[in-house]
Amino acid sequence: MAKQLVMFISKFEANYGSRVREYFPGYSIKAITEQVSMVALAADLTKRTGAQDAIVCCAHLTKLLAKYHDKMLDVKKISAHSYRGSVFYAFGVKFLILGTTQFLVYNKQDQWLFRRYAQKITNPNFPVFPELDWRVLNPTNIDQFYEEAKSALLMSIDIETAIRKVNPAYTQMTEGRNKFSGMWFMGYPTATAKKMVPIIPIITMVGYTILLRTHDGKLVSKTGVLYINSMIDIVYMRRFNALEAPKVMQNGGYEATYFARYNAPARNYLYDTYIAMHAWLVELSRDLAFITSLFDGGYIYWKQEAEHNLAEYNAKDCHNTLWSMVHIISQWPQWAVDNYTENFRMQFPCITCGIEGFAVNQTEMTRLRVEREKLVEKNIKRLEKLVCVGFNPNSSQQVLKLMHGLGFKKAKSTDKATLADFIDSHPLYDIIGNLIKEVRKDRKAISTYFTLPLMDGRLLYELNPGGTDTGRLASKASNLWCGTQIQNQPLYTKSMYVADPGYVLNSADNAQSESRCTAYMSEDAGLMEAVESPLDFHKTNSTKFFGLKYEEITKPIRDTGKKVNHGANYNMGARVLLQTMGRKAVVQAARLLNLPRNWGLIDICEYLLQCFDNAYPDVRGKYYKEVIQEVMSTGMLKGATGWTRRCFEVPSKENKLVLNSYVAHGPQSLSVKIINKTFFEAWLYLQIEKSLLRFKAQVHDDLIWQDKPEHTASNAEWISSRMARPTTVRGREMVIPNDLKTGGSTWLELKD
DNA sequence: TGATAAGGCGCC
DNA sequence: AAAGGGCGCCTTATCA
Repeated sequence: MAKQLVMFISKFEANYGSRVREYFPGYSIKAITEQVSMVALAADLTKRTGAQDAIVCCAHLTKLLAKYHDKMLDVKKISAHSYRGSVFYAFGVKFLILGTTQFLVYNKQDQWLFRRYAQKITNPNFPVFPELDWRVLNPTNIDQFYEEAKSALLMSIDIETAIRKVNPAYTQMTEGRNKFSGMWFMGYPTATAKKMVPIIPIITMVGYTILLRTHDGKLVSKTGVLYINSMIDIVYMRRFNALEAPKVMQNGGYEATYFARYNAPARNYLYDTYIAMHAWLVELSRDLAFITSLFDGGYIYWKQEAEHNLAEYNAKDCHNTLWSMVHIISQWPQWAVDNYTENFRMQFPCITCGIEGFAVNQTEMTRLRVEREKLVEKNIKRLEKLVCVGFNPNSSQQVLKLMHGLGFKKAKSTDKATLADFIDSHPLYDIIGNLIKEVRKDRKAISTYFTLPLMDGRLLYELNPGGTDTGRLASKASNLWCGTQIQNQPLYTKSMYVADPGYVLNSADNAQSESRCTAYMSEDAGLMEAVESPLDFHKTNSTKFFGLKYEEITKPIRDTGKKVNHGANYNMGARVLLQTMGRKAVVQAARLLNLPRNWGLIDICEYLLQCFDNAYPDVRGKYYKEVIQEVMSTGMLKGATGWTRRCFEVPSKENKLVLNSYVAHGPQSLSVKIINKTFFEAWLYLQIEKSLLRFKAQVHDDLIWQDKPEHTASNAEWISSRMARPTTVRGREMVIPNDLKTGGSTWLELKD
């Protein structure tokens, strides 16, 4: 006899019920579409059908169950979505939250999730995490907990942090210096604060879960939470962190940043749930609650609890980090292990780069800011005269109204491309449009790059090896509430980033890194020839695109070739190419290439893209087909270094954006995997073992470091030669040469 | 007032 | 109908 199951689903989604049934083969499912007012009623309805299990696809009952489970909950504040995968027991019924069903039709991630979550009912062996066993650590129990932790098989760590305002008395300068410099800094006390005040980031609490084996071989865990209020607490934190047991954290880069400040490094940090899920299911979300929902058959969403009981919340984080890692290790496939092995180690150079940061010449920073502020002031005055007092060029809404008001009706947005079109359309537009452009650029410079909270005169940041789908590093502001991301610094800021006293700055930049990868991955003969040519890459492209001799390639033609190459690489359509090139450039290109006078702008752009396809037919032809084929048949994309991406989407000509992201993946991923190999090796040998240099950052195809002048030549040779090691791509040896720049006193000096 | 979405834009 | 890849940060506008 079929097992009974009840499905609570809103009447609006009732049609999708059949989709849900597919995930429960062998079950007889009765759908209930009426809104029940109480959990007890839902349980009663379930039991009346003879079922003991219910699946919940509607937000209404989800919220009732959440409230039933946690009476403190403010139902208005929660989203039912975050409870997906939760299992509630109430009145003798097991309720599994599955969530909304309407996207099941085409959303592969939802399909995968439903399959996974359904097993919490269909598979009696679905693992359930042990019950949380936790205590606040205090003088009566901490030493015993420490003794037990000594024999832990695995130990998770999680910290809670806070920003505290600093008494200004402690920020006074004596003899030109403040003795607490580097502990506090001028920053924003809340995420939305407008004014900088002296603040200090601190650890308020650290939690540990230890994994132990009992006499009869069972795995059990215990969790201890330590409030950090005194120096004694810090000493205990140092001792726990220094224990032999392998550590696991959820994105431990965060913890590591704080531990560095407390001189409390976590020893044997070998496991990371965040980096592990990045290695395995990179396209899925990676927050701890979501990860836990995948592995714990008894999971209940807990992230709303932080405000009620921070210590218990912290304990749950630790507990779930530990047990998630245990189950990841028992379930992930070999290729994910290989990914992890290749990528987890990048955490360490990333951490040292971010906590050391970049020294900033603050006199230069101020000079650059004041320069821009004057420009803004001048241009705003002119704009107010031309438009109206109070006109704000940073308001897209105001600018759009202005464009429409001046008769430029076709504007749909006010971005760069539209603004360029606007400027080209009328002499008056030209004046106003350029003023808008200028003010935006200057304000961007001021707000994003010249008004930065610095830590003791340094820009701090994070580099995150688990932050992107392709394996590139992601970058953002420091976890210490200062700095900003380091990978999008414009050229005009680079004069304010300087080497530390006694050091010089250096960089090694992989030349045409992604284009080389595209050439070798697609095996396009023409593109391989172009990237290997000793001549200028974009001029060479232009000869192939436009059938001209190398000597005939003028700068405007080279620029056209560059843009066409760029556009085709990302599989642009003619319309978008027109937008990015701008009308003027397209008209000019048509004239330079003697294209028929009667062609429209789109015709010209289509022709230009066709030039790329004629020159390099295997890129958008053969290679794209192969990518589609690989994803459709294996659900994965495997790169030349072995890095493998699990793909959930379906690429096709009809699904252009998905196709674009998958065809862009290969070269972007391979390029960064190649440079990261050298980044790690150089960091380990030259920085950690030999103390001969200090890395500043990796910017996708660029490594930046500082060293003492007497070590520059040998370090540069060490790094440059290894960056240029061959990689086998589809049976061919690919070498990416690099440009070395050495001996700079500022970052700007490393640029041409 | 604080949170969020959308628009815009910096880099490779 | 048409769709440029990968990121993070800042501003404006809006809403509760």
